[in-house]
Amino acid sequence: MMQESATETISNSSMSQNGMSTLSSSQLEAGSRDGRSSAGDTSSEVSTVELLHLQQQQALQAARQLLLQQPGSGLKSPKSQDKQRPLQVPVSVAMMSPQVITPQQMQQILQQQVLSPQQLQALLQQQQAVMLQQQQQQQQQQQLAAQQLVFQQQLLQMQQLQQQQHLLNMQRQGLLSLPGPAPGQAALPGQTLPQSAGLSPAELQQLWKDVTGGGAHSMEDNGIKHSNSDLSTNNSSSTTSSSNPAKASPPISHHSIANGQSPALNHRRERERERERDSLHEESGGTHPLYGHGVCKWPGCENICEDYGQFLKHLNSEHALDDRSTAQCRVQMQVVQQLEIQLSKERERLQAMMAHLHMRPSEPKSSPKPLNLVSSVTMSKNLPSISPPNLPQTPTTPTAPITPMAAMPQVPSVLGGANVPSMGAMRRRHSDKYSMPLSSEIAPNYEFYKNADVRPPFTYATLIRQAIMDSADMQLTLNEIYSWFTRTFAYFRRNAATWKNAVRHNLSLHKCFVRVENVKGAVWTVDEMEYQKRRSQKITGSPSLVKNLPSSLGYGSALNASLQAALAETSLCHGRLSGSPPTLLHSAHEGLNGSLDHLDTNGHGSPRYSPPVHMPPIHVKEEPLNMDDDDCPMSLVTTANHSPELDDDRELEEGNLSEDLE
DNA sequence: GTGCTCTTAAACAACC
DNA sequence: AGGTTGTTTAAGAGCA
Repeated sequence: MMQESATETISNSSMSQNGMSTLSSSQLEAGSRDGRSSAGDTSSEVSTVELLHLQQQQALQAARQLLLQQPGSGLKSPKSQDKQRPLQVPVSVAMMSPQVITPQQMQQILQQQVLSPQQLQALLQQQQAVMLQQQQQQQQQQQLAAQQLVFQQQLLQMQQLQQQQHLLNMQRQGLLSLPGPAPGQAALPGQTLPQSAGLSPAELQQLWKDVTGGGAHSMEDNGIKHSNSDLSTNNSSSTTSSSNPAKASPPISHHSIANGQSPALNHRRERERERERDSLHEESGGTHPLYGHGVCKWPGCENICEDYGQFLKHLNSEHALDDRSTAQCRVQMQVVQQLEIQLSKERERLQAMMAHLHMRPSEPKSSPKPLNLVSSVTMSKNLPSISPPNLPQTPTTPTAPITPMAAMPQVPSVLGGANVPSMGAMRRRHSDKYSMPLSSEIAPNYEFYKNADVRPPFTYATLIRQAIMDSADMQLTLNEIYSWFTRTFAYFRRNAATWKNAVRHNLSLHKCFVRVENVKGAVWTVDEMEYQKRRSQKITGSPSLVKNLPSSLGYGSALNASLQAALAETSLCHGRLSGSPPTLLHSAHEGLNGSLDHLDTNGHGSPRYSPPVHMPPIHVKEEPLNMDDDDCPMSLVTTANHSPELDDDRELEEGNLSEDLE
């Protein structure tokens, strides 16, 4: 009989500890790999074809629209532009995001550069195609798995880049009085994109080189410099006029793009910067974002400039405000835009992943994120993979039975291993080993432990002591201890026979727990001296810990590390933690104080821990007295409302609620 | 390999 | 009688 159970325990334990963890981690990796590869393959191929069709259709529509609105009228006159502009801007362009050059600006630029209507149409079609592409991409992305996001974004980025490149080429060709491409052709560049979904920096650079390539000469040769100068003047004047929001068409929004300022402005500011730099003996060119390591960092340029002055000359001569620079800025803008989109999406994905790993995706509540992931080690039989019959009623996971350890046994690297005080086998002696006060340890994770069916990384003794310490009068009946367990930890709402037996066993076993006859009956108290003695024995038994704990301040150092870990975790985690960094700090600080109190007073001081005041206010609801019944898990409402802060409340309002519970 | 700690399981007794 | 409380023993696992 015992043998059987023992072996079962072993097998389950090893299963949960090793097998599951390795399995899950490998699965995670494999899954991510698979997802990536499949995403890169399928999404790029499918979306490209669809996009091409869409782009062509939309481009045709835009062309018709334009032709209808202004049949064959030249756009060379700026005045007529202004009049026509609202009409010339189809929805497609108007849909462009604010980060993109406004249609008016675009048109003005292009028209000043003597673009033909066909070219303008092509340009608009390009823009429209880009927008549709974005929309299409976004829709697809929503449907695809999250792991495809990166590749789609990269694909989109590449497509846009190439479209811009194509657009530039068209522009250049248009300057060479070549007709604009047929609308259908506008989308063609995208066809070649899926091949290069990688978009490495080198590729980007190459793209830039392509964009900035041979067209420069032709442009200059075709007298674009005139328009440059015009644009420059316009631009500088528009700098002042840009303050006027009513002005519909500042020549271009270059001032706000990339590092982009108008050359005139650039020049002026750079001179100022140069003066500052000279005075500060700074390394030449160290501060200009476009100049570094003696090289012009204009995208695709890499012109070697020996000093800053040369760089300025180069900047003003080669990267003046011409159509090329404009287009480059536009491309850069879109690159940035896409990167921002991608960043936001990746961030969302990260948060979703974090949320999933912490609380499981089925967690509907926006309860504060847990800090710690706890993996059960020895609680073999209680592993939630064996879903108990009453589990669906547990408040933790209404939809999905809780399988935290099975699903995600160890995710330390994801969340920053430093913060994980409770991983795997660490669970057992964590709190004792590091003398981390339980309150400060649990406090940030109250919601987590309360709702997640995760075994807390504390020994029974530690938990019992904490339960007693949390009580108003530092003493609890056995039933009250039970209640504290079930109240504080979702994990202990199941398999009551097992852990209750363990609680009783620990109460009897450890000398630090003293049974006191009371009017109410027998209550349990903590002999803090014994507790510390026992703990110090354990600490002295560990050389590393002794080394780290030369004095009672060692507790502080240990706590400090833990605090740092917690803070690091907080910074790693989303901002939805119950304890924001300050509160977490506060909590840990309190824990530190509490720990030191313990040491200084040797248990005779005020061993009660400070309540975690940082917890979100949760209304306490009365709990059934027999809540510790095996078949009576806490109801969802009860548990959701019933927070461990009850103990805090008890401190604030002495015993007004605790007695209701027990 | 050993000792320690912790967990789990179980038997048993006393009490309500 | 049945459940709770409390004690004790035993065995396995993890860790140093």
